[in-house]
Amino acid sequence: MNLSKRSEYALRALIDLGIARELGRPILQVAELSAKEKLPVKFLEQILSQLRVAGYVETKRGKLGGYSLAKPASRIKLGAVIRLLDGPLAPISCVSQSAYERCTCPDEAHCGLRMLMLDVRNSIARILDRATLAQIVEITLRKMRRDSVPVPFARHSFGLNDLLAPAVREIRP
Amino acid sequence: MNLSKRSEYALRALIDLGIARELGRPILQVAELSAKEKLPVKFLEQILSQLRVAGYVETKRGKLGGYSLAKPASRIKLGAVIRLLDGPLAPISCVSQSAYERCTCPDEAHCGLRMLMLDVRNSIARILDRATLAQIVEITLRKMRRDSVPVPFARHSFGLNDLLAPAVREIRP
DNA sequence: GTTATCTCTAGTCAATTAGTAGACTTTCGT
DNA sequence: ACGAAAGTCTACTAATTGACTAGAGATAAC
Repeated sequence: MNLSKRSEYALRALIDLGIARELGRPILQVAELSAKEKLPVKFLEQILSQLRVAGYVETKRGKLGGYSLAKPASRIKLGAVIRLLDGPLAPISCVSQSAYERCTCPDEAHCGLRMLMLDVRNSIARILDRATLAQIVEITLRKMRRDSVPVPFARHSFGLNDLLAPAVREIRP
Repeated sequence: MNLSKRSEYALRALIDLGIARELGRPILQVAELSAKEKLPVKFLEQILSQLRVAGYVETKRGKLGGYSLAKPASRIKLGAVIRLLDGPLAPISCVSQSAYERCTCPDEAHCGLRMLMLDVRNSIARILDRATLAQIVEITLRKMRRDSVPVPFARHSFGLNDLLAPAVREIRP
C-alpha cells in the first residue's frame, strides 16, 4: 500500500507551487523546492519534467527561470497525479478502473478477496480523486496561520534570496 | 498502493481454508490450494509456513497431512495478515500507526500531504482491520449459493479425490 | 558572452519480488 | 519396518523497480 518517493516528491512540489502562487510567487526554482523539502535536486528535476509533459506544470527556462503550475490548483486532482507517477490506485489489478486486468482466480464474480479489495480501492479513489491541490493548499495555509507558523515562499518572509542577498552585496560593493 | 503477491496468495489460501472448514473439510493440502488458485506450489508453501509461525494456520505433517486454520475465522483480521506479509498499511511511514517513522518534511503538523495520506491510511485500515476472515467466507459462500455455482472443497461435490479415485481403482483392481 | 537556469539521456546501485531447488523430517498404511 | 506422501528448512536466482547520480546541451537574462 506504498506511495513511491516519486509520487511523494511530486505532490510535495505541487503543494509548494500552489502555496507559493497563493502568496504571490508564481514561479519557484528547483533549488528552492529541493531546499525546502530536502529532496535530491536532480531527482526532483526529473519528476518536475514528467509533470510538465503531463501538463501539470509550466517552465520558464534560462536565468530567472523556474516552475509554475500550468493550471488552476482547483483543477489538479491528486489521484490523477499519483496515477501518472505510480500507476493505478487499486491494490490488485482486477479491481482497477483505469487499468483492469483479469487475475488468475477461477471466478472473479465470486472471489472474496476481490470484493474486499474493490472496497479498498473505492475508498482510496474516493479520497484521492476528490482531493484537489487547491483544497490541500488552502487547508495547509489555514493551519499555518492559525498556529502562527511562518509561511514559506511568502514574498516578505525570509527566503533564499534574503539570506543570499547581503553576502552578494559584500562581494560586489 | 499495491498488494504484493505474497499477501494476495496468503489471503486466497486463508479464504479457501475458511471455506473448506465451513464445509466440513478442516484440512487442505498445499497441492489442493495451489491447484484451485493456480499458484506456484513451493512459493505457496513458504507463505503458509510464514502464516504458521504467525499463528494463523496449523499443520499436520506426514502423509494425509495439510494445513488448517489455527483459530476461529472470526478472529482473523485481514489487516493483520497484510501487515504481517507486506508491512504497514499506510502509504507513507509518517502516517503509520504500527510503524511510524518521521519523514523529511520540515513540519509534520502543517504538512498537507501528510493530512491527505493520513486520511487514506485511516480509510484503508478501517476496512482491513474490521474485515474478518469469517465475514469474507460467509459472503463468498452466500454469493456462490445464490448464483448456484458449485462450491469448492465440499465433501460431496467433485474434487480432487473424486477425479483421482476412479483411475486408482482401475490400476489396482 | 557569461551565468543561471531548465532538458535530456544514460548509467548505477541496492533492495525487493516472485519465485526455484533440493535435501530433510514426519506420518500413514500395509 | 518400509515406502510413499505429506510438510520444513535453507539457500539460491533472475528480473524488476526504485531512487537516485552524472553530465553534456539548450535557453534566457543581464
